[in-house]
Amino acid sequence: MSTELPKQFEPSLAQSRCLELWDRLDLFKARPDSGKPPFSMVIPPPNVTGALHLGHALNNTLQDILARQHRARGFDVCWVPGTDHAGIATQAVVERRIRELEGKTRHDLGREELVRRIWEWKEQYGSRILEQLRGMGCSCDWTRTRFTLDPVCAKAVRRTFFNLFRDGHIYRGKRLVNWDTQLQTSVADDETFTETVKGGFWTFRYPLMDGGGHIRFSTTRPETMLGDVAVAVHPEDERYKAWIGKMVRVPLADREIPIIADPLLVDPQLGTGAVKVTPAHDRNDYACGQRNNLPLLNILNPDGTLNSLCGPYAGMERYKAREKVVEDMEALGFFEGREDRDIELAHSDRSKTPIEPLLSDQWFISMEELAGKAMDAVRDNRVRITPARYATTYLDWLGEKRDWCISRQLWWGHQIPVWHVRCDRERIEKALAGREGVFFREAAEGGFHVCSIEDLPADLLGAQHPLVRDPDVLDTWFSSALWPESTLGWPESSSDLARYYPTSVLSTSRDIITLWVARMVICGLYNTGHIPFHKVYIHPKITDGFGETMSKSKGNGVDPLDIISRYGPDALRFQMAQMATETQDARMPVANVCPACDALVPVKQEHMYMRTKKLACPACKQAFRPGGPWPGIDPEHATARQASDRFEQGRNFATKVWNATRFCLINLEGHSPGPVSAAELALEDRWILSRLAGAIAGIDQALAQFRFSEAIKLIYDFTWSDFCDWYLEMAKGRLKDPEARQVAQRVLLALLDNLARLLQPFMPFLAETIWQALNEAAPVRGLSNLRAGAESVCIAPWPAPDSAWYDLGVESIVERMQRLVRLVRETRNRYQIDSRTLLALRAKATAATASGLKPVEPVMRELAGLAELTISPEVVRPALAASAIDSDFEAFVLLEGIIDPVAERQRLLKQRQEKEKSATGIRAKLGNESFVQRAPAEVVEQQRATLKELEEQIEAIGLNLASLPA
RNA sequence: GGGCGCUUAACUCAGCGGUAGAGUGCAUUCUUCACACGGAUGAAGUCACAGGUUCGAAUCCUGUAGCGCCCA
Repeated sequence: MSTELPKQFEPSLAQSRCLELWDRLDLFKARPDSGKPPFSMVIPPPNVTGALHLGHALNNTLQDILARQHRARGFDVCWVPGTDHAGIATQAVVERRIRELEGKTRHDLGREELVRRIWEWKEQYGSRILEQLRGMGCSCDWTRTRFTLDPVCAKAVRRTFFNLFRDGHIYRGKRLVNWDTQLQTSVADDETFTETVKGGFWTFRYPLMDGGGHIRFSTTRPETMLGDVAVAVHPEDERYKAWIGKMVRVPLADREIPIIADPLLVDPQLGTGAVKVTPAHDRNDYACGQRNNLPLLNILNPDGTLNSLCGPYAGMERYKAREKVVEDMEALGFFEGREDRDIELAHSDRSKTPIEPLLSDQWFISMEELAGKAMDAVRDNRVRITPARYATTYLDWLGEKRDWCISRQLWWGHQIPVWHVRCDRERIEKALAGREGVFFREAAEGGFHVCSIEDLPADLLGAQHPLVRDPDVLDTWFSSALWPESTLGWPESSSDLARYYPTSVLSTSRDIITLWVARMVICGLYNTGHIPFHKVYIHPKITDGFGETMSKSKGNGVDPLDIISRYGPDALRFQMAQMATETQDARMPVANVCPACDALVPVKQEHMYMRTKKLACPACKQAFRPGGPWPGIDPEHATARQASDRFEQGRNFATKVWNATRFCLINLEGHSPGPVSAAELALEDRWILSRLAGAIAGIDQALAQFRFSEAIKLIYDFTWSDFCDWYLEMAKGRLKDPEARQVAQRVLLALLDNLARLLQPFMPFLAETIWQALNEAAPVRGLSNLRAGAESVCIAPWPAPDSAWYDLGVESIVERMQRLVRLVRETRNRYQIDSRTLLALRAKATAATASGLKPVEPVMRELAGLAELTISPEVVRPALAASAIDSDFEAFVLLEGIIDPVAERQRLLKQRQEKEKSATGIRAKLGNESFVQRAPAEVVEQQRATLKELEEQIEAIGLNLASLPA
């Protein structure tokens, strides 16, 4: 029976077929009652409105490799997928849409309606990214898919918040936040970007109250003058020493403020050496204010206009106010000048408008007690971070014990379960007495804060004392921080929680070690008393060819969806695994794909940030627009997609494996299943099994240590170099020999069976397609123990090498054979001898070496194209021959009639020179007394042996040189 | 300012105490029946620089330079 496969592996066909098969067989569901040991992971929840990017492709490929390998090893794998509601990101997307389509703001719609609209959006697009992950082959238990706003997650959020509030870990306080005046919310530091903008640097002066002159200072934000509470100078600055403690007048506010000394805020070398201090609107000034007990004057409304404190400027937009302030100061004679200056200004990622530092009331979690416990978990290795150096990042950050600001002025998210009420203590105590899940505490602004697990009715304390719920929502990271336990059912004590928590591994990127990993440990410990995961794996970050992070705004990114459609999901995964080394960054040069001819045109730095509007394709000369954040389409030039030729290796590898399978199936004519005994194995069979055993052991070890790159390399090298280049070539002869054919077929099938199972975690679509082909062509296969192939390779057992397969003796025999074959090939190539012309090889070797090689002599004749082959101690140097000498052989390829004595002489001289060089080095080493005395005896011995061999080889080369015709 | 990482063949990266490896690219060659997304062969590297430790350093330590990331 022979089954002919199509000539090329078709990734998209394989993808759809496999996904359908895996769905049908329902393979990825966790089986809590399977009796198998559990292996659990939670997916780092991607932004629900997002699309697949390379970071997802990398992280989820690696997790899937772990999941699939563990499943094959007999674990009950529970990999929980899900998405994050991504507070501001999602709200901003929907708000922008509504603004563009309907010209309305969120305030026009109202809270309830906006939230409804966002849910609508979520229902429409929320599954996109999970579908994309599924398309990559991720073997998640899709029935467990969670969303951070799901009722179960909400329950966990409520319970956690309540407990933290009750235990006194949550407090309300003031903080300088990054205020987005357009979206009217604070945004986290990581939601901002800095951009250089053209601005000004104004110099003004304030008059001293005692009439003793003026103090000069400069600023980039004149309007903040209205919130000034001091002018700071350096305590050592001779110019101002005498003025410290004096009062100056802020002309526009008609306020008196002191001159203070602050060595941290002021650099006397810069500008005038005096700095105005606005603690409510600048981070450095805020710190200065704290140090010097200065008051805080907030001058801004949430929409970026100036507030009622600013007198005539109240209601004015901040930049308008800036102009007016300068104007007025000039009119009063306090303006000294302005110069242009480039300013590094923080902008909101979401609205792209400049951030305004603003002081506001926020909810915080105190880290004092919680951080310490989370640090201990890593210090005592209950949580192991790989690579280990990232433990420092984690510990350093937690060590600062900076309180976590958890409130966001948004409508999309978990609303803070705190109600404010003004009444007396007696009333509230009476109203809440005996009520479960409610806790209250006095509020700083008067009245009480009531925290409750269940929503509270506004009239709980009577109509005169309405409960007003805090309008803010929780930081998205708050719900993410509960992800391991909330997805498994906490706070209910479910059997899932007992079985799968703590999870086995958490894989993520280093930039959220602090934002997410540390907070999961904190919350996991606080909620359950146990760590949330045993191991944390931090994967590298993929940058473009210049080491810059990929981003849409730069136009230097590779879209994984383009890669999948161009090279297939397996090629994407192959490359992701290969890039997962222990380094911090891995570079991937990016290219524009010419829309006209599909050629890859490398992205250069001058193409980024829309700096280049059109490019000519070097291949087809057509013009196109390079990829980037272009606002619209270009009517004249098509915009290029982006890709990288790095993915070719994976695609080529898939094709190679595919064709090896094809070869095997083409040669199945007459195959019948049956066991193969050790005695029946040919020497090359024993060799490939030994190599396979080595590869499997290496892969196991590599994966256990998260060395994905090493694992994929081992598979690649074994498959391509050992299996395809040598083993298949050696098997060809036997497949033509009726006597040997059956064993060869059976071994070949067993090898492919193993290979498919090895490939499964890395390139599952390829592996499954091969597996199905094998199932069809040879349903029962194996060596000593025959077995029917599992329905899917995903549930086939992970290869386990038989210890009897290891045979280093056989490996060294084949290695010698390979050297001899290469010598003949090299000679053939050097003399441009046609591959059909058979040659003669004579090799002088010990009797043992010669007899070891006897079984592979027929194979050697095939591989090297030999008519004559003699390996024996009796071989004598032929007159005209190319020669090579090493520790095992003195080998000659007969070249009567074709030899070029001049070229051959040159080659031998070069060879001898190299050997002389090595020998000289070793002689120097051995001549060094301290080496002989201090180096380990076996090293010295080995060097002596090497030297002896080299000397013999040098002598032999000399003889060969002498034998060449002049 | 503090921390982390990187600097090895033209490019992207492995190696991480016993004198260098892969993929791509390059050169020569081969469309003979698994595969040209292929086979065969070859050329190509004072392992950033300077010190130190060691019998021995690409590999460990210190410093310098350049690049990148994170935190303030």
